[in-house]
Amino acid sequence: MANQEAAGPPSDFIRDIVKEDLRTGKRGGRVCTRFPPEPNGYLHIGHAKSINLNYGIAREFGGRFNLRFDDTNPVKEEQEYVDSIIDDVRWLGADYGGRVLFASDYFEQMYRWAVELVRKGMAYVCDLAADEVTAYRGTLTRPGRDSPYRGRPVEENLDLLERMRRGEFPDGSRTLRARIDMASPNLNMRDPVMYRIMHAPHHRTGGAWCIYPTYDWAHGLEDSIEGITHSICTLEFENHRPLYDWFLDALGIHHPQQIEFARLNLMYTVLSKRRLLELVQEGRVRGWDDPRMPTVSGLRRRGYTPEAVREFCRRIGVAKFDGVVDIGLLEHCLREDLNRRSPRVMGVLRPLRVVIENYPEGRAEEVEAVNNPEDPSAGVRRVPFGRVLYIEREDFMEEPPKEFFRLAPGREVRLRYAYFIKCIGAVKDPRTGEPAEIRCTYDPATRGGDAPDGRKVKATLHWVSAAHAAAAEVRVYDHLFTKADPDDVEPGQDWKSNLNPRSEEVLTGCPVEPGLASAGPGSRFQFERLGYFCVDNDSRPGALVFNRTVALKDPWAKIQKGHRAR
RNA sequence: UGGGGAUUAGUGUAACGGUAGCACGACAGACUCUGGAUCUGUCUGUCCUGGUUCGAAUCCAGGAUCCCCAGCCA
Repeated sequence: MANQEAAGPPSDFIRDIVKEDLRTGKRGGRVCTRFPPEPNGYLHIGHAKSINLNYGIAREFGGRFNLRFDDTNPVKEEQEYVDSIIDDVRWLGADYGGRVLFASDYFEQMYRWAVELVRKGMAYVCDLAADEVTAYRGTLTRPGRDSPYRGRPVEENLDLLERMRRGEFPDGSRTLRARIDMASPNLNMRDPVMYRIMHAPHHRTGGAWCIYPTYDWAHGLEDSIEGITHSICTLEFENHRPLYDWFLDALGIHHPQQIEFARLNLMYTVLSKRRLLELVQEGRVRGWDDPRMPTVSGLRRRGYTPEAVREFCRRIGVAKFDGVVDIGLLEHCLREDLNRRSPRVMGVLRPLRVVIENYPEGRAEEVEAVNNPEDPSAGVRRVPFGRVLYIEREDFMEEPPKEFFRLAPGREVRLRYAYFIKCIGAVKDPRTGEPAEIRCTYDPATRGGDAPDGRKVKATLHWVSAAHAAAAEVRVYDHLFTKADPDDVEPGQDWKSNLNPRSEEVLTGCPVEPGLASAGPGSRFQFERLGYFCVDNDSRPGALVFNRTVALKDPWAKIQKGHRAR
């Protein structure tokens, strides 16, 4: 079976490059990668792909992996995000050697290099306002024009840059720009801004700076300082690579190789920090860690395991094709992992009362249940049984179609680990006409779940003894969006119109077996025949709350869907 | 109408001039005290048109489609 050990080391075009570099000694035989998040939001599963790639490469080739915050824009960044990102990286299992690095720690060095470029005539202070810079830049099809300040003498540039740093000028009044080529077909090369004036406190450097480096200027320097060998980023930075190279070459410092790969896209959700922030800010979800969110913290709260996420990242591979991964693959990896590790229990989401008429009033007993059929070492437990039980509402049908082989009038089924019961009648709710209670008889000879006479039943139902049940709130989740592509909208609508109004359904008073009463937040279970559930952070003793992590595969649901389609 | 990238089953990803494979999925069956799991089988593919070659997903030419770029965001 495809487990991580047997699968062998992953292979992709980036690892091919690394292998080749190692073979030729191109980068000194070293491998050093990094994950460089900006602390302006929570990590999502797309970041998990990047972390796995970067950390995986470092680990496989005996290299080093850095966690570095790209904190060059103080107005968007917060300590809360730094903390959450560290938690998430750790949870994902990426070993960053305990070094948490920050671009802001390199600000002084970056400034010295900027002065060096000015001295070389490769950068200048420009007094153009933001909109003027835009106008001078030209368009995709027309070249730009040189800034009137482009020819400023070196001494004047040096003086102005120094004064920019000292805080003599207001926000936006000047920038430091690289002198490259205003006619370049690559807009990034048209004298890009290196420093902008922002009188804003930084979450780490406080008020020490009022000029901050832009991404293009800073990123390669950060990589260079850390001795990164392979600077792996997403496709949208492909156009920036010439600039990345230009700065490093201009300075003549260690020059990592930038390699771009396709970011992850997933069906039925959005993976953009901007959009996720919007959902959080507008209260569309319970927060960044809402179990419906594709954030790492959301997945964690939902009950995902880091192993499942890692296996998913391994299976989707790494390439340059900008595609969309079927969320079913993520769910498959989840089930695969949860199946082998989750203890089984019984819980009923939508209870239907069952009275066993020939079971002695007031009697109670315990039946023995297997904790995990996939793992004999998990042992067994005892589950209380009684005269009055709850079964799942959908496990009974008054007039069943042929394919339905659960409980129905006159039909016999097995209660898991307990007895065969036969339905002898249903009491209807006079108001709704729906069955309110089922009357059954049981066969005492079938205790444990097998009939001595060898007769078979077609179904086994889960159940909970009414007298012993603990009550729980259960939150059942569905995809965040109703469409695989949330951007597939009617004219005039936006992606949020595809938000799934039923992405969360809260069920209360769900009977679960009593052993669950003491389960703490984060513990995971399989509710037999239903799915995998975990105890939510909101759970309290006496007020249990479960999240449905993912449902079990459900052929019956598929059959029903087929019926409805017809 | 500039530049940069991409295109292999429904989805993702291999094949590096030599039998188009894997995974998810779908479908069918076996098994089953979870309609779960497990097992077996089946299904669908090289963007198009030419060319080179004994042989092309792979090399060449032309075309199509999609993505990215005009932040003092990253």
